[in-house]
Amino acid sequence: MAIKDEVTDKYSLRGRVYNKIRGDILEGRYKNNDELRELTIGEELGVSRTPVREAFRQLELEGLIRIVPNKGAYVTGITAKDVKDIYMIRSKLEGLAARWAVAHITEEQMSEMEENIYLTEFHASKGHMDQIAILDNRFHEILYEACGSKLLEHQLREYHEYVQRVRSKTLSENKRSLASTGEHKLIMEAIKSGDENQAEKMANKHIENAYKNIVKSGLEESYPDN
Amino acid sequence: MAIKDEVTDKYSLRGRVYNKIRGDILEGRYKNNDELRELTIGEELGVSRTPVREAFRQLELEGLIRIVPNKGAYVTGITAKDVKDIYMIRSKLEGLAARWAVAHITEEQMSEMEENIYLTEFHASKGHMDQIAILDNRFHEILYEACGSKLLEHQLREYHEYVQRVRSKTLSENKRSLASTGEHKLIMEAIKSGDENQAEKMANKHIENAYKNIVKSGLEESYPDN
DNA sequence: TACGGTATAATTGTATACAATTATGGAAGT
DNA sequence: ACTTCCATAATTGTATACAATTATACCGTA
Repeated sequence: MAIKDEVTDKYSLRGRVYNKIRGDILEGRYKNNDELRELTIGEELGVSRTPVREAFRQLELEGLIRIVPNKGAYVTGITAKDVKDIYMIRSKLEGLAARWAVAHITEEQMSEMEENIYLTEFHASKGHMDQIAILDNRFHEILYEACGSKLLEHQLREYHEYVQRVRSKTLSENKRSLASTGEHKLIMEAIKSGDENQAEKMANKHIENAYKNIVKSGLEESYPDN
Repeated sequence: MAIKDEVTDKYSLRGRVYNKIRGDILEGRYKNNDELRELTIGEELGVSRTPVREAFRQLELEGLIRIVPNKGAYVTGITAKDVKDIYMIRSKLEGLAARWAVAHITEEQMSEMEENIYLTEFHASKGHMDQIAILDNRFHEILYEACGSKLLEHQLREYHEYVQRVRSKTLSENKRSLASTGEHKLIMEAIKSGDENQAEKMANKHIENAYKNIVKSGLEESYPDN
């Protein structure tokens, strides 16, 4: 099973509604327990209730909203506790991905991973923080693609998206971004040298460190809700 | 975020459609790439296309079907490779759950876990295989509930359901069910004694062993597809 | 026969209509 | 003022209608 490869066709009305609301929730533009009315959302986006309802059902399954039968849809959002849990889970799963990548990574993926790190070091020396953020995301994407499991790939991508907001904030701090690149390099080298145990361990630590840094720089600020 | 606590209200038409199709896929009553037509499914269940479409969208997000825009919905199902990936992932995540349970398990949950094991041993001595299967499922449920993370709880439950079909088959073999109960006991004792590292390790091993047993008893038979 | 093309049918995508449920507000009674 | 009740409005649940896209089948032509 794949667990949605490409979530949703972006060009259908439902796809647009889904992506819009999802983005609004993940970026924190809704508050927790905000009520979403089908007609209101539909009018805002210029569509009828039908595609809105379908988008709601998907968001419900994903856990981003809660639908109470015959009453309404309420934003669930992501709490500080959720972020913590996600990082702990990601630590384990990115470890698995790194381990599996040793056997499954292609030459092109390996090359892109190396290139990614050299490019990051270059932009770091120039202080291009926005480029660094893009490359950091891409590093993890490559790892997910290289692990050889559509299932794990999807799961990691989903978690990665869920904590995007807090990541983009802390990555913009120069100190952490340097350390992060160094950790990426260790993961890359372990994969390249074929050391599965080392690859897994380095990936575990990388995510743990990322979370420690988030806590240090004030998680509650980004996720003030319960 | 919770990622759907109770998936779907069972009493709405959409909920019934969703559960029906999901069950049919997980139990293997559809073949891979079977096409699902909205009108046909609707007629079979006596409902219109609307609730069927909403159910389809959820199943798509879950990855159990694939929707090609303007063409149709096709069953994705679960392959032998998926089962393998799920078990490796579950090994890590049940480990986390066991670790977290040490700090979060309530007295009632701890009691039920102990009782679960004694009951299982009793039924094992009597050869009540169906009771053992129920208790085995329940043991994992208790663990998920005790871990203190709705997010992890949901994720593990989902994976658990996805491999239900192959589990129910191998658990009915007396040999494995005995070993399985022994492993449950080790997990329970580690949690009770407050040893997080041991709890995690025993849970890791338990799932790994379960998978080894599945392979031994012929996984391909249950999942003959690609 | 084999190949295109076009009309027709079948299917999905979206909007609207109607039904059922829940929320709201105001009048009557205390 | 406070509560209870009921009528009305608002909202969700489902069915149907219409639009757009895709599949099918039949025909003519080489």
